[in-house]
Amino acid sequence: MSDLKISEKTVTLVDHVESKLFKFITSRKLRVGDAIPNENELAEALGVSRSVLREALSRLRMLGVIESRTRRGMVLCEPNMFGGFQRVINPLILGDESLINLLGFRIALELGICSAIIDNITDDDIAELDDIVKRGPAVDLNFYKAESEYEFHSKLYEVTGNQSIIQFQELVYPVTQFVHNKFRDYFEPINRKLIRNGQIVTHDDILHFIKNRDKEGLKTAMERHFEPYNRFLTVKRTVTGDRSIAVSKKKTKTR
Amino acid sequence: MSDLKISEKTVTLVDHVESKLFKFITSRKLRVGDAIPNENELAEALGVSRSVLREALSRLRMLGVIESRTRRGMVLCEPNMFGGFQRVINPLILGDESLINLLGFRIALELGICSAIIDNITDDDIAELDDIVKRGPAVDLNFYKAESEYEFHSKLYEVTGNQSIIQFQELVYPVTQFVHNKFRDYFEPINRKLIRNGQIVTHDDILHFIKNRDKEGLKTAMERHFEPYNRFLTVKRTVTGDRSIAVSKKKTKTR
DNA sequence: AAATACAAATTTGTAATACAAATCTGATAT
DNA sequence: ATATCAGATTTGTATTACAAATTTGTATTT
Repeated sequence: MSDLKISEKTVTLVDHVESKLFKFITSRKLRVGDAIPNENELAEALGVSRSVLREALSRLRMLGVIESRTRRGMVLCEPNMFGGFQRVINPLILGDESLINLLGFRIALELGICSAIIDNITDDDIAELDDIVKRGPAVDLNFYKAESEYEFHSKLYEVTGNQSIIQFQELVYPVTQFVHNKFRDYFEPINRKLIRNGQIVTHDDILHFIKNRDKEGLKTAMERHFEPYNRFLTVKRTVTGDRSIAVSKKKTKTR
Repeated sequence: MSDLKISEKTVTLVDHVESKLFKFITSRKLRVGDAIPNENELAEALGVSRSVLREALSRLRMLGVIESRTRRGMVLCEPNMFGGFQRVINPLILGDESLINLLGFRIALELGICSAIIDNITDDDIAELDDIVKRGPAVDLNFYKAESEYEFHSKLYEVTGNQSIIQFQELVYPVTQFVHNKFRDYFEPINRKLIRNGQIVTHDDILHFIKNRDKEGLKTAMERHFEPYNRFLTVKRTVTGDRSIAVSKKKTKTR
């Protein structure tokens, strides 16, 4: 026998039942609104007690896959795809590494919507952005007032018209603020340096390119706007020597 | 009284307890590995039966927020942020609108990592990409063999070194394939037209820009590579007239 | 015959009890 | 001091019971 006994993750009956319920739903091609057999039937069919079945059902209910009303029984629903995500995106639950990855995720996503922004934006949208920029000028070192910062970026996401992107941004945005505050000491010198060199790109600059419908300009401006974060991410990687990065860095980076 | 009685979503005790458990964890600033009071204590403290408590705990267990081993009790864990997401990202569970939004999400993300790819890519990575491209040439109409297609894009994500991005891609990728198959009738004419006009951008083209470390070139190439999908997304929006889009289109789009 | 009122049955939500399995603790014996 | 064994603790599972809500069916009345 092995002498290591790490993380004896016992797979419980509830885990199995949960999985079987998902299979039940998908294999029968049930559609939203379809009824699901009542608890006693299900428990009997799966050969488990009602307690175990209900623990599994409770999970599906949390995800929004099913809903139940007394007497009417249970029905299949279309879940919000970020329902579970929402519950764990919390700096007090996630570790620093995950949070930093999320920050990188958000930045990539925001760079990626630049093109769609130019394609979709209306004059009304631009007027709104103008308003937001005027109401919340840069306070210090590329740090905007929190509300203005949020409004500006949120508005950009809104312009894509993609509900999944919008919702994701809403959930992840607070993480940006958290990382910013927690690692303030990293950001400040980076920002000072960028300011000295006149390399800071403000919301005003970004808006300028949007007004001109200048796709390439917007992409570049956005990338520069996130420069402090990117530098931070690079610093963090080399400093903490985190494993996931180390793996991909193992390979020779020449040239 | 109102005559509509839509979706009388009853908030159950389990819902409350779930929420209280999250609050318990965050308010006490518990860290990964910290013990959690045993079930009887918790049930008593929250004033509910052990059954209700366990239904709530079952949800946290599913998300990976807690783990429990017999006798040792329960401990706090760092959840995989996409644990819940993973369970519902399934074309048989999600509706078409959500799937199409997800496709748009993935494309935006992939456009957004272009810059990071050039910054991080090593010669070894390029050799691997070269291999993938050689092994799986375009079969027909910009449709690669499924495995090659997956390998190529996966490799690009891998280069970012961002675990959250990598995992997200792995979960969402199948959706691309699904949408592609389901709406094949939309894609084919679009592809034919692009091919006629010589506007198709292949993996080979993309790799070319990567080899030259040409950031701007890569971005443009990638955008063109996704052109069929973008046209599809535009068509879908105007055809289905989906509400979420309609809202953002309500505003006058002049110029 | 129709409409109203009332009773019964069904289904989920909650509680309580019981016991098995696993494993940590401590005591006892050598 | 070490080894062994019994007991206690904690989660996993099953069972029973009942409350609440709502649909369905029945009966009564006009």
